[in-house]
Amino acid sequence: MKNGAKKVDVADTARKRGSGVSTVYETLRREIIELTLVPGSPIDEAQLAERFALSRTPIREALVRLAAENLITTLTNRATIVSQIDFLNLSSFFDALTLMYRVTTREAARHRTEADLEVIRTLQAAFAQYVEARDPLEMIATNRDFHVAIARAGGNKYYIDLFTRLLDEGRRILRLYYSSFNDELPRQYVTEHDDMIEAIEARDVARADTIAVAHADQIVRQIQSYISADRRNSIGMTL
Amino acid sequence: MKNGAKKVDVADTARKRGSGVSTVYETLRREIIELTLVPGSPIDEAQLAERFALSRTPIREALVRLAAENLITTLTNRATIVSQIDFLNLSSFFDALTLMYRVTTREAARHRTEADLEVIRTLQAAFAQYVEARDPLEMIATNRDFHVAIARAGGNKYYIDLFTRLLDEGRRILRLYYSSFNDELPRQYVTEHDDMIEAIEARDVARADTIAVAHADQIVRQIQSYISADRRNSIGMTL
DNA sequence: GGCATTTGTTCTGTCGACAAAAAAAATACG
DNA sequence: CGTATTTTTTTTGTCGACAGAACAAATGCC
Repeated sequence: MKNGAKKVDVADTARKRGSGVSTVYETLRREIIELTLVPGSPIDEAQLAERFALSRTPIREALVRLAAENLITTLTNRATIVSQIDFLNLSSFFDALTLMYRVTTREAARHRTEADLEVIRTLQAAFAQYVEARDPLEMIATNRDFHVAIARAGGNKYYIDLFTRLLDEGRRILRLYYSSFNDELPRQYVTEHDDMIEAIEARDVARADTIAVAHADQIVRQIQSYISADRRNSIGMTL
Repeated sequence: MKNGAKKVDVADTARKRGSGVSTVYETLRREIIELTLVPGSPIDEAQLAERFALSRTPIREALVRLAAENLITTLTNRATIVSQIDFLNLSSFFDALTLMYRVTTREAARHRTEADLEVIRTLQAAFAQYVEARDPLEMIATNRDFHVAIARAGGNKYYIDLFTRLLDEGRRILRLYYSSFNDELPRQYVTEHDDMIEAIEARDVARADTIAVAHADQIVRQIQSYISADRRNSIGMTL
């Protein structure tokens, strides 16, 4: 039993019929995004079946769903592993992320209701709080929720879907470097978020767009600086 | 046996282990997109199992995949049906489609190789041929392949993925009206495609963008005119 | 000792069967 | 006759088991 504690999640809790797959799906999804499950680590169906006190069939359905989202990779007739973070094609990721920041913020400025603003403000408050508390993990998670809420206010399901995926993929990347967060940069994010809310409230599409671009650039640059710093370290070891 | 012929697809053809789900997935996917399976029609697992000479388990996995793509809708513990075409939120669809037309054409103008151009030109030739032959079904399919090829030349997997979905959803909508195609409009598409290829070849991003916008507008307007014409008819019956 | 072949183990893909749930049909009641 | 309730049938979600594939180990050969 090398893979840590034999924790049983919701074992004897008599689950309702059909809730099994969703539970497994959501649990694994969270664990993958939060890097509890490390990229590249193998996924053992039998082990999961035991952990969730289910047969392999519902486990398998959950895995198929995760594979459709590209969170896991299944080598046919071979192992299935947690998908690697694709550092080689990061520029595609940054391009798409920036584009989605822009269009969702713009659409939100167009279509936001008072109820939307309420939700967005609440999440921004939570975000500011986690920044203040120096809790990078919760900060990253809430930042994601904040932008998803903006996308929801825009009301375009295609954007919501793609943006959610991109932000979750971003969470995986940021988790790798969460310890690197210093105190100043997150504060800047808080102010940028405030500006963003202001523009959305004022229905100022052009300004919303400008802020979104700046915000995206900021984040992209930060991730890139983390990565290059990281690379420097690993190269240093071979000398 | 009300549901037509009891056709067995690849019955006794001894399939390789693991190819079953893909076969079912791809077959159903095509049938949904080409409206062989009408939106709203129920999907019977047992019937599919018989048709593909498989057990229900692999059928089920294929259905989960289709559900992840939003091609079918599964009411838990109840029937699963072919997803309805969402006519209420068409503007979201048009927005996203237009945006993807633009960014994929732009990216293609930036990153295209000679090999990419080769593929694109071949598909455009096929498209022109089907237009000439007045074959609207093949025309719609090839038009989709043409734009996917452009997206591939751009090389951004997020755009490729979203755009492919949008184009396939568009195919479902266009199929509803394929009989309405008159002779002139498709020819215009051919010329617009030619212009698009020219801009991509010349790496002229700005021009590629302009053409993409025009092309998208053209298509959106055509679909809208089909729909409003259709609506007029149905309203007319109640008088 | 190194490499190819065979054997054994583990894990994936598929199967048939069963139980819970819902839908449909049949019955009872007003 | 129409509506409410019970019974039957159909269908879905889950299970345990088995067979084929890939991987690992062991053996044989040079």
